[in-house]
Amino acid sequence: MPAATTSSTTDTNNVTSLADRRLLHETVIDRLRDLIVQGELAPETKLNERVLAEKLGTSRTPLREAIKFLASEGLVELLPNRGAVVAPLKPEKMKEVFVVLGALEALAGDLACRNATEADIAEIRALHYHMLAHHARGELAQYFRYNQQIHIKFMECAGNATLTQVYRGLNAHVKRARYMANLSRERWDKAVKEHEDMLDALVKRDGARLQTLLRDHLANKLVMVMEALNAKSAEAAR
Amino acid sequence: MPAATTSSTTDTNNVTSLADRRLLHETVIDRLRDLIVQGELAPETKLNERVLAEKLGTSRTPLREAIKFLASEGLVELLPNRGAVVAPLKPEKMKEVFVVLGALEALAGDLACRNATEADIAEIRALHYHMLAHHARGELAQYFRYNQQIHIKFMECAGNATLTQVYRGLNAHVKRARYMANLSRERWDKAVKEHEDMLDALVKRDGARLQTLLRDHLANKLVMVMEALNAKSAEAAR
DNA sequence: TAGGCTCATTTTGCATACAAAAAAGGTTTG
DNA sequence: CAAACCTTTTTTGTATGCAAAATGAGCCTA
Repeated sequence: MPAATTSSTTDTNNVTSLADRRLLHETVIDRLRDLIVQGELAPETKLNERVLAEKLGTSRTPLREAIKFLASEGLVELLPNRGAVVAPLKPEKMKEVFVVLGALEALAGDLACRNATEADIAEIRALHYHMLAHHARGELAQYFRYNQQIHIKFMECAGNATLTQVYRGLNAHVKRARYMANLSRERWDKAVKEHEDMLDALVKRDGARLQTLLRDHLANKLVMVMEALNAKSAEAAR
Repeated sequence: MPAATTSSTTDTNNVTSLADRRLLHETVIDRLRDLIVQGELAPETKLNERVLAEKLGTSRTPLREAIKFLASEGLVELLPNRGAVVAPLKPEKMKEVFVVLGALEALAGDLACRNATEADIAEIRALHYHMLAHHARGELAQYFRYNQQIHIKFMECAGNATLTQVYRGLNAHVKRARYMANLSRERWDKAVKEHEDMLDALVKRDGARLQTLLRDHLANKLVMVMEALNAKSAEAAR
């Protein structure tokens, strides 16, 4: 029996293909979020509905729904009668986000030390070694990927889905900045060392120490991000 | 010159009137959120687009955009090809939210002790006395109103707009539950006493004590909400 | 009578149409 | 030459149209 593909236009950029049960506007949300987080749509870029809809292979209706969704996440800003722009990436905002993330990660670390199963810890350890491997090879993008996964896994170990959701939302803002970061080898090594310590604290179920480590780790990350932002704005001023 | 009202249908429930520069879908977002938070649209109610659009005096398009926005806030859930429902109000979810709120309020309390101006504190004191007045008269709704304002003001004193925004989002969930609460006089008196202590700690800029007080206050609030939820589910099971 | 089938109705999801607002461009005037 | 005005074009905001999916009502069958 041949695969009965749902009838659909065969546009170049069409998103739907093979038995795709997802809804178009949900796909658009994810694609648009990626475009923003990965910096393909730079901060303060105006979102032209006609152009974007075409680019994403849909009509304006699902696109507008996606824009509203992302506006609630704070990744885009709505300008009445003037559409929407990619949310600006201001140093001030970034500081705010890091303060909140600090509280959330500290909470997660504490909960994770109590709730993580041995299997959870084994999984984090595995991710950790993947990360080390990519660090050793100097593969920044891959490194970030596993780094992210470790932080998310920490969150999940806390066993609080609401916490994870809020974390993800705020973290999207940070990720945007990170894509510009030019991590120095020195900072990078330090970050890896911090991860070693964090894993150790989790293994020993030392919630208090883990909280401290997470706060320091975040503080260092903030410095990194601020440097990247400053470099970027200096570049823009040239 | 007579007020040149923008031409518009004169439906019964029409939202726009006199020089209203707000956009329809933004109005719809706020109205729909109120309906959900105040329980007029009960948890797990199916959102029929045609009916709701009519009720709000608009077409389905802005309504759908509003639904997507509120979905991101977590107040409604999207069911692919089956529309949307008001998010269920599960005790488990409520516990999660309170844990996160605890971390956020503690953070805010700490920051507020450092950053609040004397004018801020005066304003909180004023709100506090309003609250006391309504407590004395047994006016629950009004009491809640000022209670809310005090908590929001605390947040604002922390001087972190991102923190305030996240707080508001999570707090919306709690508010939903609170509208069912049947506060006993005993608990109510206790809550007021806690507020007295919180104000005192803020005046003395005792961040550590304020954090503890806020955590306890929230813990008590959680008990209240859980009782309300249990009472409601017991009622539903009858 | 319970279970399942078919067909009609409703509802959702997406595309398009249209009106109002904003932006762009050109012309005039100081 | 710049600023103010008017016109044209573009873009947004909302309503409506239409197809596909889901729902529900009969009807049949075991």
